[in-house]
This record gives sequence, structure tokens and C-alpha cells, in this order.
Amino acid sequence: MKLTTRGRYAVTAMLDLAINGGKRPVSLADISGRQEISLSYLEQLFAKLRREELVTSARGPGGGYRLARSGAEIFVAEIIDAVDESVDVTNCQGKGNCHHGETCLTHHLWEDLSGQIHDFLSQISLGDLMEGRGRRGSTPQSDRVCNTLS
Amino acid sequence: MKLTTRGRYAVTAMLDLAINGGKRPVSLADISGRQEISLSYLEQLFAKLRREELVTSARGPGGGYRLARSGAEIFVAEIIDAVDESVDVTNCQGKGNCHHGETCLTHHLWEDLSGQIHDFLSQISLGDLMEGRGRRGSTPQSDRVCNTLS
DNA sequence: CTTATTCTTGACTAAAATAGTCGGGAATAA
DNA sequence: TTATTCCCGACTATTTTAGTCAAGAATAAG
Repeated sequence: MKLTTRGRYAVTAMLDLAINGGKRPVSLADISGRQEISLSYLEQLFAKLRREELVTSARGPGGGYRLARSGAEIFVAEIIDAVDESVDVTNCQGKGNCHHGETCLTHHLWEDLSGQIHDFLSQISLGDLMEGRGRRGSTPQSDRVCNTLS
Repeated sequence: MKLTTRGRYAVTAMLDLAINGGKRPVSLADISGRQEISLSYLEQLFAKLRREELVTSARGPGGGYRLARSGAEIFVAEIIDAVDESVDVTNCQGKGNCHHGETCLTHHLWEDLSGQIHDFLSQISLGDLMEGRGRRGSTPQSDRVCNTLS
């Protein structure tokens, strides 16, 4: 799991789509204007988002993109995964062939942490963000049951 | 909040320090050897970690670095913040002067999400990672009370 | 005191990733 | 028929990351 400006752009664009997308599809030109992201760059991002079936497209006048599912069913982790191809974080390529030293131990710990962040972002949907459930101070899915994440 | 390879290196190095640092300080040369991170790059990272008072240093033979506090009191978010200077994610520089369009709305939503990730990482300590509490499937601080983050 | 070790600092460089550009093309609604 | 919009690939500039180099200061050990 990585968290770069590219992922931020993708989440921002998808949020824009969730907010502004009603009956009619939303053109990239519109998103580009509102979010100040270059049109061609958006095209690259949406090519990936479409490949991962997070959006559907319609060509021609009045065309544009739509969310492939409802905002409640699209999770932040999916968006980031779609545009940020993941990296191999181990320096033994997961072969477990670093016999000496603690190399693999810490790498393993990092991988676990990384997985945990991923799981966390897998629970926050575009719908959650729009409804304020993505706000700091509340946890996704449940505000009352789990208040250990202040 | 950003999550880059630089942050991963820093967390990995700090984990190495937590694991291998007993009575004696640990030299960067040792960490470099075990984690396969270039010595000079580690020097840059540790300069920042020292500035943020996450580690203390000792020069001369037998010298090296120590955690400034116990592993239980050093949190992943602190480490990442120390080495990854944060970026301004708004395109209105937080001035709130983008009157037209939804620009600030989505940016605000992103900021909230970013803050939430930060809060999340502020609860995972080096100690947690070492004790397996950083493993996927468990949540920091509390494994039983809050099981909504599966 | 001398020396080897280790941190400290700053400037520099190479490589990779990111962000953006450009041009042509295909589908399609008006 | 035409303007709009997605689609695609190649290309480029910029920024960030990762690593190098060199000089210097502190200090433990001999």
C-alpha cells in the first residue's frame, strides 16, 4: 500500500464523480475544471479506474463517466489500488532467502502494517466520506460500538 | 499524510533499532548491513529522526543510535511524519477562496480521510509491531473490545 | 596522545516516479 | 454531418527518491 498524490487525485476525482454524478454522466473536462487536475492526466487515471471496473464510460456529446456501483459500494482502497500499482516491499522478493540478519523480520512486520492500512481503507466508502462518516473522530461502519479509535 | 518508500525505510530502520537495540547503541553501519539500506541514506533519515527526538545518538567507537523512548511509546505516525515532510493537499492553500465549484468540498473530504489515516497510525507503536499486535486481523490497543476492523 | 570508529553536515548526482503534454483516432448524440 | 467525448500511445518536464562524496567533530579504546 502506497499513499501518494496520484492516489489522492484518484480519490478526489471519484468523490467529485460521486457528488456531481446524477442521472447524466460527468465528463472529465468538468472534473478537470472543478478539481484543477489536467485533463490528460485524468484520462490516464480513468483508464485504470475503468479497467478495474470502478467506473463506466459513455462516449459522444453528453457522455462521460459514471460510478460503476453506488458510492456506498466503492471503497477508498480499491481506488488507490487501481491507480497505484503496488510495489514489492521485500528485498528478498518474498523468497525468504535472507538467512542472516533480521532483514525478513522487519520486512514482514512492515508488510503486516501495510496490510492493516489497506484493510482500514477497505472499510471507508465514497458514501461514507460524503455522509461525513469519513470525518476524523468517527470510525467507519460503526460510530458507537468501537470508540477506541478516537 | 503520505506513505512512501522513504517512510517505509524509516519504520524498518526504527524497527531494527527496537529489535537489536539493547544496552548498547546500534550503529547505522549495522542497520545498513541488515536492512540493505545505503549508509548515507540512513544518515539522512536519522538526522531527521534525531531532530524530532525519536532517537538519541552517541559518537565514537561503540556508539550509534538508541530509541529516545521505549518502543511502546514511539508510534508509526511519528516516524513517518519525521521523515516525510507533509504536503499541502488543498489547491487553495487552505484559504478557502475557491468559491465556485466543488473544489474545496472534495479536498476537505480528502483531508479528513488523511487525518483518519494519521490517527490510525498514531495508535500503532513499534512495541505493538514487535509483539504481533500490528498483525493483520488484530487492532491496536484493543483486540477484543473493537472487532469491527476485522 | 593517537587512532579508529561513529555520528554530523552539506553539496552533489543518478535514477525513478510523477505529472503533464501532444496528436491521432473511434464512438455517438444532437 | 459535426461537435463532443472517450480512448490510446508516445513523449517530456519536473519532482522526489535514493544514493554518493567529502570534510569534519566527538569520543572510546589502546
